[in-house]
Amino acid sequence: MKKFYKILEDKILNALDVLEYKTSEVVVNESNKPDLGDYQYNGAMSLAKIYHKSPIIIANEIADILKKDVYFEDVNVAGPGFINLRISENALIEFLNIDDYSYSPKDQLIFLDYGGANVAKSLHVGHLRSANIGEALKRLCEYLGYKTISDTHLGDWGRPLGLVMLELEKRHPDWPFFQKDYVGEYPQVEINNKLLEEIYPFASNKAKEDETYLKEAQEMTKRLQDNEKGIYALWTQIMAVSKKDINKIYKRLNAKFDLYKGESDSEKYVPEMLDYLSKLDIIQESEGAKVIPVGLPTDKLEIPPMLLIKSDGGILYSTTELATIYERVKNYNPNEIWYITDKRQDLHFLQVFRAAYKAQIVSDQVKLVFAGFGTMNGRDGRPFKTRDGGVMNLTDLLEQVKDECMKRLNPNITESRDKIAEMIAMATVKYADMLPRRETDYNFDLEKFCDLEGKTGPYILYSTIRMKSLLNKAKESNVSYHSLKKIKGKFTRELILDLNNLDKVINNAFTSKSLNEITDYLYNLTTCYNRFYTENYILKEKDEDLRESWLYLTSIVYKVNKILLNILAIDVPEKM
RNA sequence: GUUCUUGUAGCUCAGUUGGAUAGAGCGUACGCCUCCGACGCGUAAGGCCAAGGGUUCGAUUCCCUUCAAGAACACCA
Repeated sequence: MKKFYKILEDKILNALDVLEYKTSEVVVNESNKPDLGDYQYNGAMSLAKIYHKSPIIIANEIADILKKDVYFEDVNVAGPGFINLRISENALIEFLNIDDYSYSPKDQLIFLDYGGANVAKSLHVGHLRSANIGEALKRLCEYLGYKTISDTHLGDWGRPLGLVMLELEKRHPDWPFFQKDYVGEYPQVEINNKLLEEIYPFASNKAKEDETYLKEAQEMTKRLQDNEKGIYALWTQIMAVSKKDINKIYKRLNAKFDLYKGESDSEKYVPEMLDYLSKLDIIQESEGAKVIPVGLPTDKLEIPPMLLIKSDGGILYSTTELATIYERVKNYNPNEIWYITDKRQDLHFLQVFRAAYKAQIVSDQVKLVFAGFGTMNGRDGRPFKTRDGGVMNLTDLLEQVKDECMKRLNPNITESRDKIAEMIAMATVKYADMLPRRETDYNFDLEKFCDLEGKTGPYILYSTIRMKSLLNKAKESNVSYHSLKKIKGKFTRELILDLNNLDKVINNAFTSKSLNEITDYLYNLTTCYNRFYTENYILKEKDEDLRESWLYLTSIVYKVNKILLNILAIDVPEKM
């Protein structure tokens, strides 16, 4: 990948070297005074503090060196010591014509954990973010050259399943799954997703009111964890039904996982892990439970120990989570593991991570990263009570958005209308979901997702398709374009400057593990292009060099848009 | 209660080595299709960056206090 800022920063570093100023890093930014320059360097002010010199003198010293460089058309010093840089036209043209938009492969493996659907519960709107952000981060890593493995880590174990199966037992006490001494084949029973959706909230609510019911559910959970034959057979059937439904939605959202493992898979590693842990002398007894203390003297808030085994002998979320790390290290040996879940799980993961490092389940070189995202709240600004149901089903949301898109779909399009509406709908939902920063809390607002104008998915799609259409027209009339030959017009220059930001944006997104920089950049670049497009009648231009330059520029913007949309896992239809 | 997060335009949100005149979308008010796709483009109004203090050449940004909202805080996941 070509790096524009690196060129500028190297030039400044070089100047600082000549002047014998030492600084750890040089940062050049886009100018916020475009009338004075394209880029600015503000470091003279901080150097002034270190060297006890006037910032203007330092800025002028640096500027005097840069002025000799033909790369710059103008270098000036303003205010207390801002250095403004205006890039020469030749340098801009030369850089744009470098065709290098890929990163070289890296040897590191990043393991991503996202999705996090729960078996026996339909996906609701709260599950949207994990799938969208997770998938996009995975693609971002891959684009940057990292190896990746993604695992959706299904919630397929523990009490929710105990609750569902207990309720099934109440309704069908005759089913042989529940008889401990049953011999022979287990029958295939009628379970469908609709039933599961009804049963879970019912059982969950009942357990809250009815203590004996809760106790029974805990027992059922224990029976599952003990791998009781019949219970396990029933569990397998529930899994099959539920998984099918879950995958249907993930497919719509373009979320593809390398592994569809779950807590049940990690659970198999629990005995092995416990055996390993027991040799380390880090497990302690506390109120009948077994725990790993993870508090540190420097903690401001007392971090409770990680619970490993309950007083009744059962295991917990944190236990399987730790076992999951154990399993992943053993089988895949990743350099980093990223968790993309609701940020309220912060403390839980902090405990698990500390325990993992403490027990050396992972070496200190492996980075365990919690990339929590903002909580999806209801209209009232309160978090959804996900376990009580009553939250909008994700399929319903997607269908509503799709209906809106269908209504507005160009009537001239006669073929594949359903498919196109689907693509626009997914773009709408995904773009809206990744527009705010990852950590920002979210009020679920159907209108927001259905908004098809302004800073939205459809805007980006429409503009991108229009670029492609223009390029196709050029091709039809045998107009070729191979490079940028000259720059004319204000918008052309702006567009080129905007394109120079690509590498920076990609890397910032990677560092912050947030996609908002990418959605934002996509919007800026597209808007900039649309202004350029409105201003210039590209195909009608008589100056052939200019026409070629404009077409080439169009092809680059189109290419960049496609790259970024692909990172966001948004597909672009041919027409809309 | 303790700890953490947040508070920026009517609404939804961007804004990190501390930098010049604080940005965008929606909404509002006006414009622009005889021409490459108008789901497009332009112009305008809209702000005590929660409040107060501090650090310094300079603060939406860093520190302190207050107010307001939210979250987490062992046998749920």
